Parts: sequence; C-alpha cells; structure tokens
Amino acid sequence: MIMVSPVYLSIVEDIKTRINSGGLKPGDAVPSEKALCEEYGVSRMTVRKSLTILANEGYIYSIPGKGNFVQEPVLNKYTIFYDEMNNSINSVDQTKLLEVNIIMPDEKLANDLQITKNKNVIMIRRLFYTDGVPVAYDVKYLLYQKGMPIVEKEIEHATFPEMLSTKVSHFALKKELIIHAVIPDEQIKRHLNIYNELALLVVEQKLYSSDNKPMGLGITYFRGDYIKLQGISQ
Amino acid sequence: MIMVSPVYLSIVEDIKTRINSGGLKPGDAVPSEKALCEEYGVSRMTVRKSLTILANEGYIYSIPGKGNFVQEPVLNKYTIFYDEMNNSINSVDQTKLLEVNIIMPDEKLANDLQITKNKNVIMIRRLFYTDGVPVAYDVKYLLYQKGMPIVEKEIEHATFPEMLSTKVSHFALKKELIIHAVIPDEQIKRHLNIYNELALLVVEQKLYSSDNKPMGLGITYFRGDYIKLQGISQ
DNA sequence: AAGTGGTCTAGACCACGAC
DNA sequence: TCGTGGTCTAGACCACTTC
Repeated sequence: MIMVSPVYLSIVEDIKTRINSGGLKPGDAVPSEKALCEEYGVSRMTVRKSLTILANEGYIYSIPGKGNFVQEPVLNKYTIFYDEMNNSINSVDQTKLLEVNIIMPDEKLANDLQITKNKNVIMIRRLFYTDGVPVAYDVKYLLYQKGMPIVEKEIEHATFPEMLSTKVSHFALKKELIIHAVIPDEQIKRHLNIYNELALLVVEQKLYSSDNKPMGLGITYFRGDYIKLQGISQ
Repeated sequence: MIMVSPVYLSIVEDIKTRINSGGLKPGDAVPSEKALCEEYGVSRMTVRKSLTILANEGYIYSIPGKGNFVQEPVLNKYTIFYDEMNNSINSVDQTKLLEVNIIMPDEKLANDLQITKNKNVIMIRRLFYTDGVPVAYDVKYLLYQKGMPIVEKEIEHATFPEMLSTKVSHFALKKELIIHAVIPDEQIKRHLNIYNELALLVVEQKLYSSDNKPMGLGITYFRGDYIKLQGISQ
C-alpha cells in the first residue's frame, strides 16, 4: 500500500519552500500559471488548485491581469478559543444564578446595545465556581425579544451564544471580545471572597446579528489567579 | 455596466441561506454533487468550487464516499491581532531600552525554552511610553544564536517577531499568546510610576520555529488602564 | 496584440462507503 | 455493484493589464 499525495499538494509544498527559503520574497511575482503548468507538467486547473490553497493560507495573493504575488506575512494574527466556562488552566464546574431581571438600560448600556433607554433588557447575574471556589462574576445583558428563554434552567449553565440559541442561527452570529484587567470593586470582592489584593481579568463579549445589530453584552470578571487565555497563530 | 457575480458564489450564498434558515441543520447531508449540478444546471467543477468555499468557511465538511454534511458551528473561536506596540485604545510612541544582556536561564526559563541551564540566553528589558507616560514593562528572552542582532538600534523599537527577522522566515514562525492579569510587584510599580492600586494585563508571547522548537519568550506587563485587547469572530 | 488570471465545461479515472 | 467525493485533463471564453 503506497500513499500517494496528490500532485497539487506537492506543488503547494514546493512553492512554500521557495517562499520560506527566501527564494521568493514578499512582493515577488510567482511564476505565471502557464509557466507553472509547464514546470510541473500538469494542467492549469491543478496549478490553480495549488495557488488557491496558498492564497487561502496567506502565502500569496493574485491581481487579475497581472499575476500572483508573495504576500507580506501577517505577524500579529492569533486565534483564541474563548468560552466563559472553560479556559486553559481551569473549568467552571458549578454555577449560581444570582439574578434574572428585566431592566431599563442606563446611558452606557443603551449606547452599547444601540437602543433607546425605554427598551427592555434582560439582565442575568451569575457566579462561576471551580472546586467550590468562586472564580468569576458574570453579568449578561440581552435585548428582550418575544420567545426569549427566561427559564432559569435554560440560563443557569448556558454560555452566552447558547442563550440566543432559540432566536438566531449560530452560523449567522457575529461576536466580539474585549479583554482588559482591573482591580475588583467592593461588590465583586464580596462575591468572589477576595480579601487581599488581586487583579481581575475582564472579558466583555458582544453578540451581533448578521446585520450587525447588537443582540447582547456580557461581562465576565475572572479572578486573575484562576484564568489564562491562550491564543495561537494559524 | 452590469456586475455579474460568478455562479459559484451564488450557489455558496444559496446553500448558506439554507443552513442559516434551518432548512439544513448540523449533521444533515448536503445534496450530492451530482444532484447540485442538476439543480443549478452547472458542471461538477463549479459545484465543487462552491462546496470548497463552504468547507473553508466552516459551514460543511465532506466524507469521501459518503457525502457533504453541515458542520456543527464553532461558537468559541475568535481572531485577535496582537502587537505589543499597538492595541485598540493605545499605541506606543516611544520606547526605552533598560537592558540588553546575555544571561544563564533559571529553572523556569530553561524549561520554557526547552534548553539546558548552561545555554546562553539574550535578555532584553524595555519600557513602552505613550504621550510620555510609561504604559508597559517588557521583557524578552531569546535563544542566543550566531548572527543574532544585539545591536541596540535593531532591538529598541522592534516587536518580538521582528527581532528574529534575520534568523527565521516569518512564514514559518509559530506563535503563542498567554493572557492573564496580576497585581504589579515593586519593581514594576517603580518602572511604571504606579502609586495606587492598579491591575496589570500580562501578555506572554512564545515564538517557535517550524519544527516547534522554542525560539523566544516575551512577557509584556501593560497598565490595565492603558490596554484593551480585541478579538472578533470570523 | 499578447499575456495574465477568473470562470466554466464535459469528460475521465480513482478510492471509498453502503448494500 | 453503485453512488459518493477526490483528482486531473484539455480545452474554452472572458476581463484585465501591459505594451
């Protein structure tokens, strides 16, 4: 049994090697598709399949009528997998629902959710525990819509995107994270049993519908000694 | 002048709509390529181009011999653009090189860099300023290699990946971020002119060569009131 | 006019899965 | 055996860039 890797993949690897070794530098033109066909002895569609992969992986870009060119590498792009219940050093194994309420938003919240101050907003406040220790204080604000689940069972253990599951297709959901660090205020110190100096990692989540209308705002305050977020390139 | 969008894109949009509207649910089989050819009246390569795009965007996956299936949506994936000199609320406009030195690693550092404790490591310590205010304290550890730039000019204003520019192709560089929050120690308080309680956002960067050997470790301590990291879905 | 990439066709053969 | 997706070919026409 011989595993033969498809031709287009070996062409991809070959061109990657030319780029990584410096033979092809950012801005340089890749040989034309016709030239690559002759060089590798394959049809144009095969060469184009290879070039499509290289473009998808960020190695090259194409300008119609001109050619394919080596892309300047992106050095600052990372992928992070975030879920308020799970992170790289710790998982939430218990939650406590502090409050579910319908409120009227204040100035800032109305602005964040792009609504007027007389609209109803669902506020959910929870505590997250690991091994019996309170590790995070969590607040969510959701635009109130008919048919929304305000059943405590459905809310207590749900992550933010899950709370919108009945209203929105998850494929269409756009999300945004804002990460920063603060000193806890008295209320949070009380909830998280903090008696000495400790920093909080704060993660704000904003959910948008496919037409970029805000659907909700979530803020999770993690004890700094109980969370690390991890990002990876590619 | 009429802009005609290519057929394969309209097929992509049509299938996306079927998925977003719930007509096709996660786990469901997408109609076979042959069926799609007949439905849209196009050749198989055109249908396959559409399916490739849907697969690349995470909507579907394929099992050879069985068919194409709707993917379970990933709800926790975000992209973050991080660069120690720039973030969404603030940019570093001035740097101060505190120290460049060759050191022997301690236990933890040797472990992080996967080297023995008798190997040489370059340590670089810097301060970052915005409008004359020190906003971050930055430490880098780089494996010493012949030909490495220890010229202060090349180091002072460089981001971490840039420091390796002479040694590694940036395309091949793998990177990792660890984000957490701490209270500053006395040394950092002194460097950042912190007199009251303030949290630090700490970003650790690890750089790896293409064969997953660690190349360097960087730790940047940002004043919590001067940095916010932003992540977006898709 | 010549060269480039973008789109699309109508086939072909293969490996794999289900029956 | 038949249907499925995976690979590959040898063309074609188009829009665009360059000269």
